[in-house]
Amino acid sequence: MGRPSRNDGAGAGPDLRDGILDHAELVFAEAGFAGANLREIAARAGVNQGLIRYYFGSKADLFDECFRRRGGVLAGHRHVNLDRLLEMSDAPSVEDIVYAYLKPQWDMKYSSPNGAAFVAMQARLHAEPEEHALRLRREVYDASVKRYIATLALVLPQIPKDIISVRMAFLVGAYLFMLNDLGRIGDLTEGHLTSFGKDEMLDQLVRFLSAGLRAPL
Amino acid sequence: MGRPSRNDGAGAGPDLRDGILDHAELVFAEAGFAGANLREIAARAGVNQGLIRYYFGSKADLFDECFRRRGGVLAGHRHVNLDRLLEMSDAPSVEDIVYAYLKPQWDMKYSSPNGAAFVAMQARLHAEPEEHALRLRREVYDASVKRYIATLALVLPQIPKDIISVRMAFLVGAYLFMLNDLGRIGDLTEGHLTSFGKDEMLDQLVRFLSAGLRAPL
DNA sequence: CTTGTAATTATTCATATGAATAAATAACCT
DNA sequence: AGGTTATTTATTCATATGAATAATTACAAG
Repeated sequence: MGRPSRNDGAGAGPDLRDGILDHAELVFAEAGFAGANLREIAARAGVNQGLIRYYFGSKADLFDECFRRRGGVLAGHRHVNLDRLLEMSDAPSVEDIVYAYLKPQWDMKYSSPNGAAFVAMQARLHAEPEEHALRLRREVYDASVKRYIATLALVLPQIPKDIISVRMAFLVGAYLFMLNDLGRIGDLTEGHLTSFGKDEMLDQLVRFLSAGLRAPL
Repeated sequence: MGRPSRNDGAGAGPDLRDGILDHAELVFAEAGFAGANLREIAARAGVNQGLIRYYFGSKADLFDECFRRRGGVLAGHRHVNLDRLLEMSDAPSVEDIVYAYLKPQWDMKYSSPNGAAFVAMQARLHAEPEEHALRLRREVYDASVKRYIATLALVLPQIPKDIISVRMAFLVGAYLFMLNDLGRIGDLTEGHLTSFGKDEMLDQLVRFLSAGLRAPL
């Protein structure tokens, strides 16, 4: 039915399809959906522009696939982390839960330029008001976010679930922004940022958000 | 030198220049910089496309002016609020400071469709990695943010200024996201959002962020 | 009123861009 | 080998778009 299937065999083969996704990820991150153009993606990936259409159809479809690919992995990691946490204890600390949620994307960002690009893509997607962007976000993330909300509600029985949901949204905003914006944070600290290691930054975020989640009514 | 000056007289006059800015604001909010197009802005504003060029030069210049217009007002309100707070007491509460920072934009959002559009524009701008976007943000907001950081440092002497700066960045992320994303928050609460009034939402945010700012090391 | 300048519109230009089509090449099966 | 399907490229299409230029109108001063 017209889908390539080179991967199941032995030989390497460049697998141009994945190459397209990789480069699309970079371009979308730099320019956003509207600002990206297929010719550049094709050129950077070293393929003909028509190939993008062959594999993905439209520009929008390419974007979606791009987003789903890593987004799915991310959501998966979050699920696994939460599973692990709940295995070890019935009532993990708020810090542990927040950390379990944040760490996968943190790692992704620093694992490769493409991981960082995905963070940027995601931050941009979250600023887009179009229905389509919303749908995509829901599709990829809603399930795992809701599970985290439920778990937080469990360990914070004094806080109504409504409020935990809202606070979870604050959390997402803070962490996406931070992850995508470390350069700007450097501005605000007037250069003192160097004293911060990357991991310490994540710890800071976890501490901040956990305190917020716990805040009494 | 080629700048119109209709305002100093008495007569009303539609002042097309401002109309362009108003409609540009809406279009930029919906589509982002790259996705916006001048023909649509001109059409919505009911003017010829050439007039945009006449008044603003390039699309980028139009965007900048659009952003500076309201951004300047916003930064001004924040300064005034902080002045007032410091007049009333040497050591205002963290909540008061956070509220003073957030309230102007909150009000702007609900004052008019254009106010809401500006929030969206701003959220998008904060997700753009281009140097130009960064410059604009710095130009419009840095001074007031730094003042708030200094004040927070004053009332939170137990927290090093570096850390306050970083937490302030978390704050900005959370509030921009929330303000631009109330619809999505509705998703997460599974419809229970109706029980929340708008003002209560702002209170929730203030409480969350204040707790985060205060979090012990 | 007429002349100079500011404001506004109509039109054109050049190019970028997503999509489409057709042709060519490679892989696979029998 | 021969035929069929999958992959890849070259080329074309249609249109969107920012910018530029020229033409027109409004308006103020003398």
